[in-house]
Amino acid sequence: YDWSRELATTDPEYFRWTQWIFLRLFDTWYDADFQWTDPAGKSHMGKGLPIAELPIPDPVRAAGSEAVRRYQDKHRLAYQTEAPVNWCPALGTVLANEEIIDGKSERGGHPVVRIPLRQWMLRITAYAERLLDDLDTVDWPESIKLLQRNWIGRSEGAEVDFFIGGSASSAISSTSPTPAAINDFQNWNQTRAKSGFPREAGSDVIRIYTTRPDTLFGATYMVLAPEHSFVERLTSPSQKSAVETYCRQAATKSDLDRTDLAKEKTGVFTGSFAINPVNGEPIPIWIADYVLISYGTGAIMAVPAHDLRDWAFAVKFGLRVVGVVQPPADYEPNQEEKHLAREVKGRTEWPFAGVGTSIASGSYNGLSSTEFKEKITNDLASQGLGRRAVNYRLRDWLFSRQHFWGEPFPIWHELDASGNPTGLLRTDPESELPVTLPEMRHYKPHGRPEPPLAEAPPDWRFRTDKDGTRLARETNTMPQWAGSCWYYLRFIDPKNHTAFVDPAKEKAWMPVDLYIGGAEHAVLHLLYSRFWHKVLFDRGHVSTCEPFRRLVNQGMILGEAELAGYRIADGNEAAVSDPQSGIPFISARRVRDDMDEISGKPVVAVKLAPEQVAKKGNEFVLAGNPDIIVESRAFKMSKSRGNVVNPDQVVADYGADALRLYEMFMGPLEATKPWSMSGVEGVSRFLARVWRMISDEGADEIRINPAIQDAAATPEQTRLLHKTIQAVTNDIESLSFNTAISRMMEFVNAISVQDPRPRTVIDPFVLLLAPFAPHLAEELWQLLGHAQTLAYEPWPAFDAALLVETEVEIPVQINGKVRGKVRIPVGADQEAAVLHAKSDARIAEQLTGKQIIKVIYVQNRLLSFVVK
RNA sequence: GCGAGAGUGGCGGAAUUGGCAUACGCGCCAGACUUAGGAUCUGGUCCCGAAAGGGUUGAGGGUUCGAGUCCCUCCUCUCGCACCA
Repeated sequence: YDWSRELATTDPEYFRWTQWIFLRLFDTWYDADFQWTDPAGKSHMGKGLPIAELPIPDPVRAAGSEAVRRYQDKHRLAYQTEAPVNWCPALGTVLANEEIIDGKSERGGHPVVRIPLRQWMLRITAYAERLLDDLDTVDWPESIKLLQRNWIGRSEGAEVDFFIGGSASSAISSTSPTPAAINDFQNWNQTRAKSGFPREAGSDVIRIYTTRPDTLFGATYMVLAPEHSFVERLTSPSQKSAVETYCRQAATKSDLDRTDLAKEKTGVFTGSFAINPVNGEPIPIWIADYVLISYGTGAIMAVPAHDLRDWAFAVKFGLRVVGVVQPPADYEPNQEEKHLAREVKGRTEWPFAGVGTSIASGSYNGLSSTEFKEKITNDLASQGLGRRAVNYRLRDWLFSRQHFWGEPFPIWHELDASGNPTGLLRTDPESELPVTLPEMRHYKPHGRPEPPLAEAPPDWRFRTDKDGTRLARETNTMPQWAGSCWYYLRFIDPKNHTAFVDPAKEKAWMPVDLYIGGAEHAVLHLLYSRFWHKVLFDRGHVSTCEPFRRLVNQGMILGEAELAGYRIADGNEAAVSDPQSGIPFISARRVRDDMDEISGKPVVAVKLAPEQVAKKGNEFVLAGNPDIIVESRAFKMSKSRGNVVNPDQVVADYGADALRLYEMFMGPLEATKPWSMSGVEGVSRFLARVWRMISDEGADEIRINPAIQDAAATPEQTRLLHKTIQAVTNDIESLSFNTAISRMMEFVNAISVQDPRPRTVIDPFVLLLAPFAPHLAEELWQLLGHAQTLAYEPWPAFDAALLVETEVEIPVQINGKVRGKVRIPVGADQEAAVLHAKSDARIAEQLTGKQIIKVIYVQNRLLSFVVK
């Protein structure tokens, strides 16, 4: 469903305010802790200072206004990045940035502007910590919170610098460093001890991130991601061609290939060495694509003895393994560790990734891993070699799309005299929003990497500002997330032309009390809207820190359950023919895991009729041949499977109330459930029964059933009504709509056969039905003679006093088995209950000649005898 | 591999949270009203058994007077993540 298209064509105001919010992101500085005050007056440490208040360091200020603007650009929440590679969805290929520039030819006679295809990013990582912490404050399913926590992926560890020498020429390039190199290292060490750990890693070190600083003594080599900026510098002449080949291969592999080949590690040696800061040992620097440029610093220290990936790599390339953590005495290697085991000199060795006691770690020997971590992190910090660090798996959010349908960015690129972009940006004044889409004949994706808007009419694309600067309009558009990120706010005040939402209305309605949505949005939509909401909150535009107080995931509706047998397309290899159909079926057992061929021959699913299938044990089999197992299950609705149910058709055939009621009746809200057309018929029959209960079916015109009378309700009717009100009320509260409906069915089954049917019982029932079948309920309400809509009627209340019964039937157990039931007065004590039970002939018989050892009595529930 | 959730009749599913397993609906069987029914109504429908009775919540074990529910082991399915240092 193309949400953006809908908005673009129906509500330009929505574009306007989405762009307005984008400008709030654009003007927000992200990068420093500062104190801020929430609307409630509470003070927090946080991020998100307006760009105008960004303190500019003196050297930057001295360099002039352009430098200040660049500095500000660098610290915005929304920024443009010149990604080294871009993935072009239309081409399905990876393109180097320069190719994209070249690909932008003089098409269509428009002026050629050499703007590289740059992508907009939103710095959601700046909010990682708050997005994580505030999960504790919302009432969401634990599973969704967990998904978000894993997605954000916070880990604690340390950053450590490994010395590589001050310049390319002095890089340490052998296992036994020259005296000059040793001297360099010692000087560096002393300088660091004085200067401390620098904020930015210099060119004389490789900075790594680790969660296990306690294994530093076991670091026997380092690995850089192929994209790491030091790769070229660190490559020795003899390794040059090998490294270049490897990096080119890594670059052309898509993410998918890289993870698909997960099992076998690949890599190449640079020819250079770094120095392990804790023991001064030179260790080789390798390049491997199992290290990702996007996580941490894009470089690792490898500890093969205590990291499974490093182990696999070291074993393959014959690198040194040094164990520095002693596992607990009773430790048994887990599956994966065992799987990686190898034989060394007749002994079996395996990696150990757990925590234990440190060995071979100098003065740290004997410490537990936890103590060690704490101590060495402090020690490294005091020596200026490392610092405590927190890392997130969450990455910045790629916020631009090369589609036509989407909100244009309210951004202009400044051009220099020859029409090239200077890299500086200008925003549209708020008063000139919205930036709308231009009229274009060809707006569909065209297979080239640049966005369709690159070929927009020149009057849309270009402009000369008042100060004479030539400007080119940004041609990317925003993704569909942009609108979905804040629609709940617009719903509060959809016609507002002066603000994205009226603050008073926002305060009155927010946060969203209950958000029902699919689990497929667990990490993307729900994280993105929380992020936007927090930015708006920090800027004082909304009053709550979190948008959705309570979240419930409704389950997916699958297609109608199907019975399917499988056959091999050509021939009947290993197949047993079904005597009924003559089809050479094979057992469904052999077709697991979406397998689509067996021994090179395609497998075809054959739909079966119910009478062709029989049940055998836990399995379904062919009626004609019980050896052939067939499948009985429901699948996701999909066009290709042809099992899509069109709700419009259901509404046309059974009505909107029946569709709605069936969806609520099929099962628990959160469960995945198969659709069933006969189930729709079932609830449709129920609605028809309700209609007949109240209307007079025999009459020609629609009129009230003569059984509906002003008579007084019997005590049974009253009790049933109040029990139903109670049950339905509670079930709605707990979102158990399926049981609420079954209670109403029971009510109708009982009342619809009675005559008279008192109005005092029927009226409240119609009100109970209203949320489930609003159209029918409204009709019935009118039929019952009410002039006003039922929408303003209060919800029926139940009277607890009326629910009390005088007698209750309880089961009587003897040695845990139900042997009979007795009716006793409500609230009877144990003595009375036992007396009642013993007067029951059947129970008395069971008890004769037995000795009662123990009596368990739960009031109004159960009586249980233990006898010998 | 890691993480989360779920296994109850022919099917979708109930079960006041440890107290009568299978409510309600579908399907099926029988009957009634009908020229007819894919309309409506009535009755039946977990399994074995003629009955009395016995058995049954994926499999096995445990706790308990009592387990669908709690604990342990295993099996199956669904969803999510997947070289995150």
